Amino acid sequence: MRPCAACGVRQTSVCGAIPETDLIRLAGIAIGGIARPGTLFIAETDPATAFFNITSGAARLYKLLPDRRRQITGFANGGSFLGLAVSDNYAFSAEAIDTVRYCRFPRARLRELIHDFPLMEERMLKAASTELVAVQEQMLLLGRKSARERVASFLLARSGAGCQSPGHFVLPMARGDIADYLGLTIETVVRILRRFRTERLIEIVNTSEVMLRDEVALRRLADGSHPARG
Amino acid sequence: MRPCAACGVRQTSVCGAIPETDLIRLAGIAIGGIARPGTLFIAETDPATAFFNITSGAARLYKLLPDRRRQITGFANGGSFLGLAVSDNYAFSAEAIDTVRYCRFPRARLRELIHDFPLMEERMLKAASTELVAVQEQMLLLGRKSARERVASFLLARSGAGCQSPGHFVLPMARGDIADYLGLTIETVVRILRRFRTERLIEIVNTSEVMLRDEVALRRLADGSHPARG
DNA sequence: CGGTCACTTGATCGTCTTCAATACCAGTGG
DNA sequence: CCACTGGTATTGAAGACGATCAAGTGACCG
Repeated sequence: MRPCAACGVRQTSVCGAIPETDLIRLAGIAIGGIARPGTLFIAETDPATAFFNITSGAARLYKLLPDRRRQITGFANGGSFLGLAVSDNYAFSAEAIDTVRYCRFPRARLRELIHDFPLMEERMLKAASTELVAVQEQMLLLGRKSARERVASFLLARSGAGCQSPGHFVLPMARGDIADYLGLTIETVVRILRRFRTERLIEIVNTSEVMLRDEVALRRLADGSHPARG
Repeated sequence: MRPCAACGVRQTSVCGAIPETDLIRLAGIAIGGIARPGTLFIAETDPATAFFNITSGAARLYKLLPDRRRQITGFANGGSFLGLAVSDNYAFSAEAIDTVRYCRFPRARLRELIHDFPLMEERMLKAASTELVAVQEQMLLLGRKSARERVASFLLARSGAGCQSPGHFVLPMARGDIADYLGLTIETVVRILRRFRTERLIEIVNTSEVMLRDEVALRRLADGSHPARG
């Protein structure tokens, strides 16, 4: 395992609360791990014995119904902090999309660390708040937006981070993931993307690469302030 | 304002982290308030200058789209802690359903208190985690459950707290609130409730009072493990 | 090349929404 | 006591949106 001092996401993650001089303690309880593409590394049914910090890669977080219907509740990437649970088990499953590297912190030992570095709890609370706000926005999307509005919202949200040129970005997740994130079917997602292309709202460079062509129109659509074609 | 020592929800709320001997400090920064039925007491557009603790009554928390479509993200009642935000503004609006009494804590002053009583931050984190888990469950409902499954899930969730006799409880919120919480229309909620009644799954005592008659069947339905009629 | 898997496209179907009345209930004033 | 009124709830009929079902395409890889 690489030492925490060399961790690329330390400053942006909850670990940033630990001063440089105490990184040795952090490293002492962090257990590095790796999950190959498609691999489950948190299972909804597992006892919630640890917290996770993603250091690189992208993961999908989801809940399942008994008949395999799936709702993706979010995507995690470098810097994401996972594992907040309230019962004895995790509330969701996590699967690697590409290769995911993470640090695993046993709950009890992290608790000791939090005790010594209250700043860490502050960061965890901040992370939870951020997540809560994002998830509330997603509830608005799932409960009240049309399919077109959902896809538009998704594209705009994705265009924020990790752009190459402005409005040009990669979707690491498959169509099925997007569908299960937006509460739609694969076919509907595909059809709407194609429609956006013919309407000159976006450019589909290839299956996993998109370029926004009319961000203003997409924004109107995503916010639901579109007159017709809601 | 009544003193914190007499507060009925103190132990169950974040304020429970403050020892009896320091309640005077807590009372010093808490500003009591009251919201009449139907009144807005947190607006999504307002700068997030304070946290709220509901001491009695029930409130709906929601987000709006420009064309007035509404998604209720949750209901708050005695002991609920509100106001976690990440940007300068609140992430949602809050409206009283019946008469709501609350305590308002200016952000800066609460921060001082948290500094002196780290247990308070722990409680806030716990509250945020609980909320996060509930909201993820709701995303599964909104994204992947059928209308029948949604209503069944809602009834079961409501039957947990505040029952008179087992499975017999009051819905303080109107049909429109239920619809906007479940991502459905009023008509659909009404139709499904009536259908549940004719199927002997529930009893509708009156508009706002329900009695579960076949909790097992409802549970099967809510979890999506129903063979037909998903 | 043959196989697999994800993506794409088309045709049909069903669930829930929308639109439109109507019923109900509490509060008000005649 | 009983119209009257505003709001919520309920019920019915028609329609739309997205799902489902079914092929077909393309890329990657053995």
